[in-house]
Amino acid sequence: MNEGRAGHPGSCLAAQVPSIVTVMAVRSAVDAAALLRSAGLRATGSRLAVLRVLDVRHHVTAEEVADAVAEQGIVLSTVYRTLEHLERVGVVRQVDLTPNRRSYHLVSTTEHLHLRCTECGQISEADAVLLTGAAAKIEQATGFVVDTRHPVLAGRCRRCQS
Amino acid sequence: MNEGRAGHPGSCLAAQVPSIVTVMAVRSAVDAAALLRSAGLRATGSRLAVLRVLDVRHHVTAEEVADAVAEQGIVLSTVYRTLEHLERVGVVRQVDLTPNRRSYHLVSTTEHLHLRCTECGQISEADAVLLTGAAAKIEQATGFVVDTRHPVLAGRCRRCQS
DNA sequence: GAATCAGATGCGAACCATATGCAGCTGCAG
DNA sequence: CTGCAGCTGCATATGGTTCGCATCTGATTC
Repeated sequence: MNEGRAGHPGSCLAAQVPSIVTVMAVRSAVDAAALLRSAGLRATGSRLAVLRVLDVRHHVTAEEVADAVAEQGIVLSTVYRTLEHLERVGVVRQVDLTPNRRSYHLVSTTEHLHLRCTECGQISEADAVLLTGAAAKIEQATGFVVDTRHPVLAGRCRRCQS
Repeated sequence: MNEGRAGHPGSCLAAQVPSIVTVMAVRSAVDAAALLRSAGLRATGSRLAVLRVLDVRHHVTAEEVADAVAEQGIVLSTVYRTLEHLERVGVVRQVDLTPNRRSYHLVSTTEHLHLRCTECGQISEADAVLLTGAAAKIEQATGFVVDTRHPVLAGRCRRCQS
């Protein structure tokens, strides 16, 4: 559950330096509030807190978000509902990093592959362009358009090859 | 949950014509029993029944297996334990086709990609070689060895492009 | 073929992640 | 400032998966 990464591109809400992000960027608390309102959602404290957590960490489970915002009196079920709302309006996306536990991330973070090691469970990341060639081949062969924004591939990390 | 596929390669336990499968093939009830014993497991009726279901269908959830073997008095928790055992000895593998519900398949079935449409939920399949190029690139770039045997990619199927 | 016992099974209940009903609270439009 | 649709906390339900335990059974031994 520790991704061993120090500072990733796309983080901005908590960072001082705003990063280049796509549409629907979450640049600051003010922008986050505006983003929520423009999506037809109220800019409540809970939602801003959840967005801040999502912005600081690449991918988190609902429980991890809840832990991070617990001191503000925000409860797990609210986190679930908030994530659900954010997902519906296209701000947040689910990733199935581990079986039986969903993770969430901002769609505005830079696209990248998630590489899940089936040995140690560690999630590492890689540039999404590594998959674009295969995605093109798959589309040509089957008509299926692979979502290359945040895919998850299983395998073995460098450390776990025995 | 209907894959709209009529007869897939690798099916053999229930089919009359044995197919070309990899090591650990499940060719017949006799072979299945031998396979189980060689893996240090008892060849019980439940296990043979579960193996037969896995052999006939490409990928199934525990509940689907349980439904299929219910008439033989085999119960859901036994199915779970059986799948767990089969997975431990390397006969069966999990795939996360849908969030919150695991699917299982025989490792001996021919390798293929699972393409999950996020729109309609349908799982289609494609040749695994479509991913080998990308897997090589990923390994070169990161040292991570992608398991290309039964990966799952999300996206949109041909029908759901709007 | 009968005895033996570790391993397998059925049954029920526990468990964990997620969803939901409801009453009270709050952002924000007017 | 006020009203109220939309949020939230709390408690409880749900759905998939796991576990404890008593019983049963496959396969080994005699």
